[in-house]
Amino acid sequence: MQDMHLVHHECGDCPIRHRAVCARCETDELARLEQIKYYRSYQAGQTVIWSGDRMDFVASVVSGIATLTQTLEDGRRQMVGMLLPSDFVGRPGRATAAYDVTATTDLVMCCFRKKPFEDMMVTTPRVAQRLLEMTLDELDAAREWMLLLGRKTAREKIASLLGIIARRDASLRLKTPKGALIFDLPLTREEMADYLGLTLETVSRQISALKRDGVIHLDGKRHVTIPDFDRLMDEAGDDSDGGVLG
Amino acid sequence: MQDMHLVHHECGDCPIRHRAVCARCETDELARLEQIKYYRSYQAGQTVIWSGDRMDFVASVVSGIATLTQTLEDGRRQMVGMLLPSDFVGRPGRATAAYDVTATTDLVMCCFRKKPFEDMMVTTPRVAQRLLEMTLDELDAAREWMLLLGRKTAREKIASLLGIIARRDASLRLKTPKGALIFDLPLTREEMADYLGLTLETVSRQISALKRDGVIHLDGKRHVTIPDFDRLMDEAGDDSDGGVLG
DNA sequence: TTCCTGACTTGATTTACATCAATGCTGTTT
DNA sequence: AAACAGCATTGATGTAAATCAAGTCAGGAA
Repeated sequence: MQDMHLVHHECGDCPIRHRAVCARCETDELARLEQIKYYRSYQAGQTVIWSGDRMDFVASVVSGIATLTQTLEDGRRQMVGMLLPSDFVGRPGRATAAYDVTATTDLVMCCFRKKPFEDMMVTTPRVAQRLLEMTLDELDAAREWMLLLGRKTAREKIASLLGIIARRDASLRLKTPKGALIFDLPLTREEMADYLGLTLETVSRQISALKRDGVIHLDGKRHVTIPDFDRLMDEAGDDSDGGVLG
Repeated sequence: MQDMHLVHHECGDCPIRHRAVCARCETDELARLEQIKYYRSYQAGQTVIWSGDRMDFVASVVSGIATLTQTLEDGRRQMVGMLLPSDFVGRPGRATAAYDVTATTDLVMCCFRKKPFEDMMVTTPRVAQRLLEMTLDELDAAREWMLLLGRKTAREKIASLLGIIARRDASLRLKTPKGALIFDLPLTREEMADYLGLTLETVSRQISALKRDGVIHLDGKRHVTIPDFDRLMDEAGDDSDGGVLG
């Protein structure tokens, strides 16, 4: 992976997404962040931090995927966040982690010690403003996710998740064979189940059903082809009228 | 209701919660907000705004309760937010509403025209910083809610919701008869169902079950007594170790 | 090659909740 | 006082997804 650290997203590579900090247009702010940054790497499956643990840094995903999960006493697990490159982890003003953070793929994060980062938020308003935008985006995503968890059927849940992954992948690759989307699932069946509030068996059955009905193709267990994205979206049950920015 | 507009929460009354704007300690900022504020009132049941509608203001709840809901094509509804006094509605930088906003009780909101408010966010970093804190709190609440929607049983969902309402009420009243909590449900059974991802019949049945088992008392349909809050929380199924700030 | 392991699939059965359908309350209208 | 409307309760039945239980399949180690 190229060095994605702290340069402008619209220039291709900024973990604190565009506008907050930019190597080209905000060199002074960048310089301040440079002084407190460091990297951490994790292998697929490793836990980054446990809920309740002391957390003396905030961070930004450079490459790979991390998940946030919550667990009930008896072990029931619910994923509550999926962090992709450029997403932010950690909360300024909080001393301990509120969720389990796990690397589901190999993961590189760019970390900032909390205290200096917080100081910088005060002296550099633009960082707080950018963080606000990102947090509002996450809140919207969380609310979309709540609709999925509370009201969608298993089939709709699977279709929605495939849509989310496909869209993200498309935005990374920017180029797709005519109409069809192709990608590898970055999650196991169990992780998908934790995302969707289902069991892994139900996930498996519904994927088989979508395959049987020609909505998706599967090559092996992970390699997915979506021949008709609109068809998939019909299966997702979402409100018809455009997106949030309609 | 007293005039709750734009003074310090810790002094009893601030719709943009404490620290951002305070009549006593931040008079200059207050003055700027004063110039662009106005009030709106709604009756219980009225819709404040529909998802997709143009929204040229942001606002803060002064009194009453508003809900945010999302709807699927076929009418399935999921509540995704419950706004209490001091909570913020609307998103700087977005032109249209992303959710249906409804007054579930009589409601008064303090509004700010979007453009001047956004200008002020740039010139007054403290407002953006405070908004960030509030949004992060909301995100945490949303994630807690996701765990509820995805993994809790109907009984646990009801117990959790009663706990949430009881806690909020306790924090408003600051005083409770020895041990027992007493409050009126601000939601209909159907609204509770939309909150919890259930049907109203299931809500009704589970409330009856909790009553039968002595976890709660009901006087009429809305007036609730919680004789033992810890007992209720056991029913909610949550992780044992303290709160987020443990 | 065989064995093993972890991820996945598929089948049989159970169950929690949804759905369909009365019926009961409480307050308001006339 | 009767009639009505809006909420809430309760019962009977149906069903989507969970649970329990075998398998299958691909990759890695011995």
